[in-house]
Amino acid sequence: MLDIKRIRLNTEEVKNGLAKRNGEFEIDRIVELDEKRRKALVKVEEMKARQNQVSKEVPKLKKEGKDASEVLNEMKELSQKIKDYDSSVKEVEVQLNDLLLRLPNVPNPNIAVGSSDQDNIEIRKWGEPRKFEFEHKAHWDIGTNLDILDFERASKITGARFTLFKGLGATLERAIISFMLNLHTNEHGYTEISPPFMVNRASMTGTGQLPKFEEDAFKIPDKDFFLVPTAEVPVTNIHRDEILDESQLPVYYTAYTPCFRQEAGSAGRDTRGLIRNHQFDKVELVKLAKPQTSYDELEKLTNNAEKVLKLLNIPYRVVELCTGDIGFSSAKTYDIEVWMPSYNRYVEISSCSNFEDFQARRANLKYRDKETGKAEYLHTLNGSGLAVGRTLAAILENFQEEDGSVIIPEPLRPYMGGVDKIRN
RNA sequence: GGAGAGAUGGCCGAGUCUGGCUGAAGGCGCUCGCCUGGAAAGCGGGUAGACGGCUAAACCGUCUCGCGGGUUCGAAUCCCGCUUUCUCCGCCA
Repeated sequence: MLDIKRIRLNTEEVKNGLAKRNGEFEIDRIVELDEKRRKALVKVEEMKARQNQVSKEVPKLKKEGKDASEVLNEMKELSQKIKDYDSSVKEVEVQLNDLLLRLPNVPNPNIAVGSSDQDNIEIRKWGEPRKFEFEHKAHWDIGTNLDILDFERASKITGARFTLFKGLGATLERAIISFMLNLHTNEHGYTEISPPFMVNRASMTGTGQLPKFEEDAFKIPDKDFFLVPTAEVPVTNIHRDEILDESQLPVYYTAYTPCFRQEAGSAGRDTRGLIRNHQFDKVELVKLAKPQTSYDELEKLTNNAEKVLKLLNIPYRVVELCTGDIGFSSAKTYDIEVWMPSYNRYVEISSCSNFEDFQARRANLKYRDKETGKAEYLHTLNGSGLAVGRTLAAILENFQEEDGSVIIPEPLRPYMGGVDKIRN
């Protein structure tokens, strides 16, 4: 959520910033409502001040044995007036708040301006895509042939866009998760979290999934709970409504969770394999940092995620998303894209973002500044470290052999009882 | 799922029966000053957040005692609903 004062005082700056995104935003309407709210507020508060003042005098009158009935009658009227006025102020506030919650973050002014992923900028590349001397296969065929992935039975059990992992496929998935978590906790200084996989409305609103994107989430009937679309939601909300001590910063959390997404609007895209499922596993990296350091922390976080692919020896590149492609809450985002032979291109496997204070305002995440003694909004960051299903797909595709077997990257073998190859 | 007891500032804890002088006693912690060679003890001061008064400081006002609503001129205090914690019972991995 943007600071209403920022919108009020730097209206043009906000307008120009948001204009670089796709979509239309009702800034003028917000400014109008804000003004309406403040005008009304001054009036009610005057009335309330009068009410408080008189209320203090009532017991005095009574003590002196004087008749207070005249004053009380006057106050009765005032009290009713305040109630009426208050509810109209509240109405304006509700409207204003709803608009604010649906307004995206202002992109960092230094990122590339563009309208689609065509305008993203490649920042760096690592590794060389493998040249196959045989006809390579897509991961869904490799996995099905090895009997480690079963898409048909997953459809029977649940429906389309679900996957059954079997035998060494299930083991490989578990190995990837453990490998990533150990790397981030042991080498990169993150604290491991295992959060609830369902979250409430306040948490979803805190990170920006609600109110605008409710149709993307899976909702639990009658409960007002949502299946987590990403660990970002429960983990970023750990310190919601808290004021952290500056000495605790920066906070580094990593969490494995399954992620549940409706994939509304993506019908027909990536329908085969592990790339776009309703349920997928992900290891997430989350940071809470001081504003002054958040962009350094973004670089580090991205490097932490890249390290996974380096160790697994899978080619990837990092792109900076342009203003038209960054997510709703983000000010700046790097995508890490892994080389996927079946797509013959790089495919997103991690998205690392600095949200600045956008989520912090929604979730009321603050820290106390040591020098000023004041509570200030934190900056929040997160990134996948990495998406597990896509990592597994990349392993199958990049390390497949002509005979249909797949070589397991060295760092994963200890997690698989020493298995170095999956074969028929 | 049933029964009961709680939820007050950074923490502990009074106030709730008997509504007003309580944004909230007292203690702890933290912090600043005095004292000291230094420290402890002691003494004195400070110590929530949001919103608004065109910006900032000062100052002023409004709101906040789990959340929402109601009664009342006035609610931490009375009434209703919800959330949550603890204890006991039931059920269960």
